[in-house]
Amino acid sequence: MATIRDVAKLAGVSPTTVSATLSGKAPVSEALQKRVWDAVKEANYRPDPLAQNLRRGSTMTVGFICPDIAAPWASHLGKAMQNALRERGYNMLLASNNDDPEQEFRDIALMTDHRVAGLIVAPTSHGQNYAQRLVDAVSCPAVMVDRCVAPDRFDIVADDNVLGGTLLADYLVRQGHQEIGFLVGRASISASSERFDAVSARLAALGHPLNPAFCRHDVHTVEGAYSAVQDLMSAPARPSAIMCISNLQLQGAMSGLFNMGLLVPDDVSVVSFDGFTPPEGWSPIITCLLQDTQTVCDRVVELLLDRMEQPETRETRQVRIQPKLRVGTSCKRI
Amino acid sequence: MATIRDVAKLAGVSPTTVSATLSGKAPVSEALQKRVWDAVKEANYRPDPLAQNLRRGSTMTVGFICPDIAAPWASHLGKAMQNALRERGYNMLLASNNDDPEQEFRDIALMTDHRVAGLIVAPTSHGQNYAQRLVDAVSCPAVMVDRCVAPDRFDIVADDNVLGGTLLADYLVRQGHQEIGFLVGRASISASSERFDAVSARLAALGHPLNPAFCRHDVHTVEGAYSAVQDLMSAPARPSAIMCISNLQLQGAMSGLFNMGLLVPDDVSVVSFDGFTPPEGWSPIITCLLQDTQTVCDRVVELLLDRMEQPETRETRQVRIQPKLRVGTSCKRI
DNA sequence: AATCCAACGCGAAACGTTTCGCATTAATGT
DNA sequence: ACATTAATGCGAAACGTTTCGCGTTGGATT
Repeated sequence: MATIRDVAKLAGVSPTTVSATLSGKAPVSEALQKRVWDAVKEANYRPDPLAQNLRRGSTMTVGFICPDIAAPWASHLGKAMQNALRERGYNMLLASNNDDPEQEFRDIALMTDHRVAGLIVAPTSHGQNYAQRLVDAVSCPAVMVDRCVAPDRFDIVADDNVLGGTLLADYLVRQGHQEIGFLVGRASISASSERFDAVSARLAALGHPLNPAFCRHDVHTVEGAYSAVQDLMSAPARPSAIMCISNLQLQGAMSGLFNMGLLVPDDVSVVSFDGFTPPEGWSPIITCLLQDTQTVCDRVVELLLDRMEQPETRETRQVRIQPKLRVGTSCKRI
Repeated sequence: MATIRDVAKLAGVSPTTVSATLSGKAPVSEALQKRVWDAVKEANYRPDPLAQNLRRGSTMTVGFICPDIAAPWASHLGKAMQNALRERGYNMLLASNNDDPEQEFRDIALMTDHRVAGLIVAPTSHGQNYAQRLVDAVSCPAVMVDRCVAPDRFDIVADDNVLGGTLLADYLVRQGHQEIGFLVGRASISASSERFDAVSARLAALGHPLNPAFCRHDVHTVEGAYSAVQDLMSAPARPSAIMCISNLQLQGAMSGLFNMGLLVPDDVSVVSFDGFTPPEGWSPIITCLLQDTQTVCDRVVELLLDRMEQPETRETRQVRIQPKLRVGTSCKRI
C-alpha cells in the first residue's frame, strides 16, 4: 500500500503538502494541487485510517449501543442511522447488550477507548445508580434514544408519550372500553412511567379512571407479560381490553392469551404502544402507535452532529417524536 | 490518560517491559511483573487501541456485512455473532447495504482499509461479474454466510437446501397438494437456485413434477411477490399451495393474497423456506423451515477464527446447516 | 577459574499520518 | 529600491504502542 511519502515523492512535494491538499486545511497552489492529485491517482493512494486515528486522536466512527439489536425497533433504527452516518463519512460500531447494564457500561468504555466521535445510546436505564454511572462513563458527544436519562447532561430523542397515551386512551374510550388491563413496565424506565401516567391521566380526565386491580406492575419481559395476562384473565372480573407499553409485553400477552384459548379481539381487545407490526396478511393487526423511524433517525443524527461540532457550548436538547395511531383489528367496539 | 511510559516510570522499568508483561509475548521475571501490574493499576492504565492498531497493522475488529440488518434473519445472526466475538475480545463493525452490490463493495473496501481482522459477509450475490469482484475485493480472512459464492476461495456457511427442499416437498405431497405455485428468486443467487432445484427434483421423484405454468421467476422483492401471487391466483387454473423461498417473498405473497380477499389456508396454502415467524398469537403460523441461528453463528465464528489464525494454509470449507420443518397452520390438507 | 549460554531488560526505531513553527518567495505600499 | 506582509511550502516532531537487536547478568559447564 502506498504511503503519503510515496505520493509526495511522486509529486515532487513534501508529505505536508499532500496532507494539506487532501484535507484542504491549508492553502495549496493550484499547480501543486494538480500534481498531488495526479500522484494520488497514479499511486492509488488512500490515507491509512489507522494512522489518521492515532495522530488525530479521534475516529470517524459513531457507536450505537442498544439493549437488543434483534428487536425490530433497534434494527430498523440502526439501519436508518447507518445510512445517515455513512453519507457523512462515518462508520458505525454496534453493540447489543441483552438489556444488561453491566455489559452496556463495558461497551461504552470500549467505544470510548476507541475514541468514537460520538455515541448513540438506547439506554437500558435500570440498575443501581444508573443515571450517575452513565454520566460518568460517557466522555464523548452522545445522544440518548427512546429513554430519558440525565436530560440535563445528554441530548435526548424519545417518543411523545403524553400524546401517545392520550391517543390510545381516547381510542379505547371511544370504542367503549371501560375496564382496562394495564401492563406497566419498570418504574425506573422513563418510557414506562411516562406512558402509564399519560394513559392514567387521560382516562381519569374522561371519567373512566384506571382500576388498580387491573394493573400489573414491573412487567418487562415476554414471560412476565405472559403470566400477567393469564393472571388478569383468569380472575372473575376481567378487563375488556389490555394495554401493553412495549413490544416485548405485546408478544408475551398475545402468546398468553392464545394459550388460554382467548381470541383477540373477540374475547379481549389488545392495544399497545410500540406495536409489533406483522405485515398485511397476518391477523390481528394490532392497534398501536406508529413511530416514524426515519424521523427519529434524522433527529438523532442532527443532534449528535451538532454536539460533535461544538462539544461543550450548547445546552442539552430534548426532542419528542409525535406518534400516530394506527387502528388495526385488535380492538373491537363494545 | 496514562501512557505506557507513565506506567514504565512508575514501575521503574522500560516501556518494553510493560508491553512484554501485558502481552506475555516475552519473558519477564516475577518481581518485575508484579511491579508492572501494580503500576498499571495505580495509573489506571489501559493501552490505547489506536496506537496498537497502527503499530500492529491490524485490529481486534470483525466486520459483518449484510444486505439488510432490519431483516430478522440478519439482526438475530448479528446479535449472536456479536456475543460470540465479544467473548474472544473482538469488536464488530456493522454494514447494511440495502442489497446493493456497489455499496457492499464500498463497505468491504472501507473495512479492509480499517484492517479488520476478519469479515463475515452475507453476500448480495448479484450484479455483473459478482464472484470475481468479491474475490478481488476481499483481502482478509472471510466467511460467507447464507449464499454460496466462490466456494474455492471462501469458507461458507449456508443452509442445507437439498434437505430443506426435500422436507417441504414431502410435506406438501403428504398434505395432498399437487399443483404448486413456486416463487423462484434470482437465478444468480445460490440459495434461490438450490432451493428451486431441490424442491423440483423431489416433487418429480414423488411423481408430481412442478408445473412450469405455476412458476414465477426472478421474484426477489416484496412487490414482486405481491404481483406474482396475484397473477398466479387470478388465472383460471390456480395452484392449491404457494411456495416462497424467502422472507421477502413470503411477506409480499401474504399481502397480495390478503388484498385479493383470499384467506390462508382456506383459499390457498402457503409454505416457505426461511419463514417469517410472528410469535404465537398471530395467525396463520407459517409452515416453514427453521434455522438454528445459534448454530449458524457458532460455525461461522469457528471457521473465521480458524482462518484468522492460519490465513493461507487451510483449504476452504463449506458447512451446511440442517433446517427443521415447522408445521404451522398455513398449509391445509386437501 | 575461564567460558559459554540462557534469561532477561532496555534503547531506539518504526507504523503513517497531521501539525507546529519556520523559511522562502512574491506581491504590495511608500 | 527598500521594507513590510501575505501566501505558500517544508522539515521535523509528535501521537502511543510494539519489536528488533543488543547488552548485561548470573548460573552452569568444563
